[in-house]
Amino acid sequence: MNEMTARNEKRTPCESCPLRKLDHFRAFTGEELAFVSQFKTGELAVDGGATILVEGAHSAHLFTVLSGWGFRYKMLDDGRRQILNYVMPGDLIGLQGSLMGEMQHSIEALSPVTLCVFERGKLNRLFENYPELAYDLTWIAAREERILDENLLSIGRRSALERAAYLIAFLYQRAEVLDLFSNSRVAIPISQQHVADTLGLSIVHTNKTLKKLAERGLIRWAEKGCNVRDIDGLLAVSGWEGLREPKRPFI
Amino acid sequence: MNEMTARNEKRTPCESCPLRKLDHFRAFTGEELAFVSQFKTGELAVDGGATILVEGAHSAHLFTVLSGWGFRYKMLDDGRRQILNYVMPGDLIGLQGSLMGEMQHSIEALSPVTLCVFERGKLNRLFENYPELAYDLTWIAAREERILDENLLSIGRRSALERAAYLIAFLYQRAEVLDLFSNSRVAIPISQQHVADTLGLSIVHTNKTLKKLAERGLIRWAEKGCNVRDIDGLLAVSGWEGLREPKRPFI
DNA sequence: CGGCACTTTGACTAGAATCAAGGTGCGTGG
DNA sequence: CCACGCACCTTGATTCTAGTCAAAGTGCCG
Repeated sequence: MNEMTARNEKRTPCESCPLRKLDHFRAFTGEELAFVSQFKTGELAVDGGATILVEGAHSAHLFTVLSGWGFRYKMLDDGRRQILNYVMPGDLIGLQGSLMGEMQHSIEALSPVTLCVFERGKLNRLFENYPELAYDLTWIAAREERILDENLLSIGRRSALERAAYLIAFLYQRAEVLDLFSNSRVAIPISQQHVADTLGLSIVHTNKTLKKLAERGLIRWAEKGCNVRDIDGLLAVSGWEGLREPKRPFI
Repeated sequence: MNEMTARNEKRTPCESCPLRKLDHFRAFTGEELAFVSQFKTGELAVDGGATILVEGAHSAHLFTVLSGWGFRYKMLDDGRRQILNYVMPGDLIGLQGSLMGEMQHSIEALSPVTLCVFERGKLNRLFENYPELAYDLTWIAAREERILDENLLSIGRRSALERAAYLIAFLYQRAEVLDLFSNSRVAIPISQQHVADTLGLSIVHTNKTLKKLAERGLIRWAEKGCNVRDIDGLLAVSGWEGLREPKRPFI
């Protein structure tokens, strides 16, 4: 578990943020953009495998993922790990910690990740002067809640096969709307251990379950990652209706 | 599943809200109180077993629980049900639906419940004019997220016995700070079916698991509910450190 | 070439689901 | 007042899903 690497000062100006171009995200007014731009205090680049935020810490920062994949997790004392959700470009991380003091989960990078850094202390100003952004923040928290609801349903009530299909379909659809698969066929950068720790299964059983999905031609496990061959098939197996997300805000 | 009962017009004025007296909640300024008071458009009383909000609905309302217990859940097409969280006095419900349109979970009353009714349309005014309350709303959403994180950890990684102990300790502690057990020894008003649907277990296995907790003298199942005999014992079995919540806001 | 991280497979075990009954307490209507 | 239905809890037997153990295969890097 390597540490964060250098703070990268050649920052991407918010005005030309590549994420803003995706029509998956809601547009900002000029004023809001100006605020966000000065709310952002820097950029951070971390390696794959690095810990971005750690349980128990009182971080002075709040981040938005600019590029790369990561995951949020909690651990029990004896080492059992539960992955709670994944983070992708446009996702805000550390809000829980910023509002309530202590982080109660950790976040780790799955691939090299670039983060926009925000000062927690400036959050008040956001609430005071930018009601639209405050609304967005609440919206973002409610979205996370929704995702967790669905995950809970999945782990609590779906069978191993359904769960696995759900997870992969979920990750695929989230990445899809971010255009993460457009240039070159990119795989979902997770190991079977990650899948196991997300689904609440052992790694052996996870392997056998994924094999079934592969045999049905729905996925292919290759070069340390998962390729989706048939998203509709995955959705059918999982019994999930898919992500139905409107344009969303991001900070 | 009976429907909502009459709208009760003899409303509890926010100024003399009994919940506000609990020192578990953060105090309001007079101005905030005045806003909340006019944000509240009525009161609603529902019977135990009634559905308060239903998945798929576009509710024009937002509620705060004034008294009683309920739970949030999702169902799969074939009837499998997962309980996501419980609601108790002071909890805000329907925020997800208010912000994002459609409800993606249902809420059902466990006991007779009284609700303060708020108009979703007035939410904008809250964000525009009461940054402190907007902050509180985000805080509340982040709190729910935390609870879901812990639940996910529990269902994904804890054993049946640990899970059951965790759930009961969790409900007990939440109710405790609300003074719900002060007068007369009140039980947690859930059936074993609810426990099963929360833990992701079958009802038979849940019964056997709860029996073990009872044999150890940690709980007693009686008159359609659960009595906690030894909260520290439950916490020890679950491996959970307990609720560590600062004073929280409520709307 | 050896080590390491990750995947794969088979054999065995354990934990949880399912099946099947029966028990308890309560409210309702004959 | 009793009988019946109903909702909920309890228990034992059986089945099956998922966990554990053990070992070996693959690809990559130093």
